Amino acid sequence: MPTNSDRYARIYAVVRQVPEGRVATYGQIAALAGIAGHARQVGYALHALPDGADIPWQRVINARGEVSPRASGGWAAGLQRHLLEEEGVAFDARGRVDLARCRWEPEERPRSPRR
DNA sequence: ATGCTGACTATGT
DNA sequence: TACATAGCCAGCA
Repeated sequence: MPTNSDRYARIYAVVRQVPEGRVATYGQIAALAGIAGHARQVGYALHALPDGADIPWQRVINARGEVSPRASGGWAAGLQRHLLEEEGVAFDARGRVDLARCRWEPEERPRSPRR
């Protein structure tokens, strides 16, 4: 049984798999981490991330395809968008990403022979 | 222990 | 498309 600490580890492990130039939603990360339906905990886990963590946290956005506004201090949101743009993720005039195009599509094949 | 908060999502209007 | 509600659950006072 996964403990609460393991959940964070799982979340981070999944986020680490998101390739450059791609984004994933909180719900997506949650599902892949084995805690489907607990998207909020994903956001919480990322919030607790220390500076310099080897995690591409900027690639995790909400289901609307937009960078989630922080409750306190918005500097991180601006940085997130900046980092994504440098990776090649395009934002439209409303500051949203085209999920249909930039969404990361993980290949779930835990043991299936590659192709 | 209880209650509130929050980097969310799905559904209804 | 945008706003309002409800459901969700870990962390913290």
